[in-house]
Amino acid sequence: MTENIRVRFAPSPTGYLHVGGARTALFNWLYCRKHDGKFILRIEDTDLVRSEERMVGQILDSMKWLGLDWDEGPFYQSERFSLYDAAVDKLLSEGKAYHCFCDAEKLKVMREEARKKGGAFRYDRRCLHLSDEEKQRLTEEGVPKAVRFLVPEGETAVSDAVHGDVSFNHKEIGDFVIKKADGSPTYQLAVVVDDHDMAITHVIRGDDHYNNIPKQVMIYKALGYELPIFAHIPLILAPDRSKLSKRNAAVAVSDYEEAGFMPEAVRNFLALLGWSPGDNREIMTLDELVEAFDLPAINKANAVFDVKKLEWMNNEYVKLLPKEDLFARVKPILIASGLTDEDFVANNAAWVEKIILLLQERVRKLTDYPEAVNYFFNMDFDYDEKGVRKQFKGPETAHMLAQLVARFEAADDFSLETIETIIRELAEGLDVGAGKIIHPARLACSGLTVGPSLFHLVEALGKERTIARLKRAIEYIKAS
RNA sequence: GCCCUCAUCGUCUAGCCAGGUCAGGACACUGCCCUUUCACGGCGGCAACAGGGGUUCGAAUCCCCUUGAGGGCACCA
Repeated sequence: MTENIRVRFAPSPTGYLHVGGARTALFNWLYCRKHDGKFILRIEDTDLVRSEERMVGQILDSMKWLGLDWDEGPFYQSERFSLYDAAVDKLLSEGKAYHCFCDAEKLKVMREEARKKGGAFRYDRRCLHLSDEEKQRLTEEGVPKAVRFLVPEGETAVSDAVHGDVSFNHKEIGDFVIKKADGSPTYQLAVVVDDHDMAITHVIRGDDHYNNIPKQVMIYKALGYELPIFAHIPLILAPDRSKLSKRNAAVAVSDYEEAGFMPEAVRNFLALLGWSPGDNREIMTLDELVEAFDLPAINKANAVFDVKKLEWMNNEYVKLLPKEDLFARVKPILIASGLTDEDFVANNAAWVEKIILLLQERVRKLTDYPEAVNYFFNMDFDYDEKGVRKQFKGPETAHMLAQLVARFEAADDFSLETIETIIRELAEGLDVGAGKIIHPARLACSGLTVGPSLFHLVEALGKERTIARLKRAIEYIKAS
């Protein structure tokens, strides 16, 4: 029943892919996949000055990281100028657009005056009324000329998939530039020409484009194009409800990648920003997201980006990760941190994996690993200060740890069961709770007061290392 | 300044379109339980319909105003 749905994501290569753009891309992608449509990627680089080629690669990498694949493109607007020129010429010849010789300086003055009078700037059409001789003269003098769209009277009314019926009075809109004096098209023109040329059926984009609806619809109509369905999605805000910017948060998708978040989690989190499946589901697979996604269900209000919730969600995904997957993702992180190296990991895979598994439930992000497992690889760690005060009290602790060392040394094997038995028996012999031994021992073995079960920790550490650490702690206590 | 949009717990949201439920869930915070600690998990708690007018037997839901927040007003996209 669905016609051929075609959507597009059209980033401008003036920066990294930020979370807002990523969410727009995600919504487009979800809608497209749900309806078996095509997802087109278009690079809007008509601004020759601000666009940077290297940003394209960055944006594409972030999209791939999030698993947002596209069916066509990337197309570059900078390579399609002839198309825009043709459209502009058509509008010009039909009297729907006109040349404007006003320079930036003159326009700036006009804008300031409009502001002072307390209104919005609207071009006064002085160039529309230029006589033919005047135009001839200016052109011969080589005065640069832009092309403005002649905004007709009336109003533009369309139905937005998330906002419902919306209308705009043309009185508020001044004749806007569609072709700059340097010959490049403006966004307003290029976006319409391309969306039509690429047969885009649904334009899903941020609310910051809401006020562009009338301008673009006017161009669609002037060019005789069929209108797409518009869907303007709410913006993502910083915790203080201001615009999300580098100043108040990490905004680039790559920031989150570097911070150790999993793409599945970021994607799931982003999907729930401004949209909800309607039931109480939160952790959803890609297939479930595609299945449940729908344009009318999109919320109209802006959403605040809450990193805390992202972290929780990331932990949910870490816990869901199959062992092999977890190992494959964490090993490179451990190596990159300098804790260990490739050879060691290759030669001691089972041990490294055991340690990774020990911490799986406890890390929020995969990059929390190096710090969380540091003591397995290094012995020269410092002891947690609070822990020292609480657990390393006096010679009796040293004595107790010494007894533990003796029992460990005498142990025939170092299995989980043996370790637990030894510790519990020692506690019984000393007539104290097991905790009295466990806590100082944990601090001695890891330097920390938190972590996995001590029995598991000791088992993973092995006899040698455990005893060396206990002895180190005994010396430390005696010296203090 | 002018125009537009939006408005449910601190945050993300369900409920709104087709008025009638103790306004539901999640994060965060927090109490208890589990446990050698932390985390995980389980069971609880705190916490919202921005304010004011209407319409109606009845309003979070419909209408208006105010307030607040966001967006736009470029030869940026």
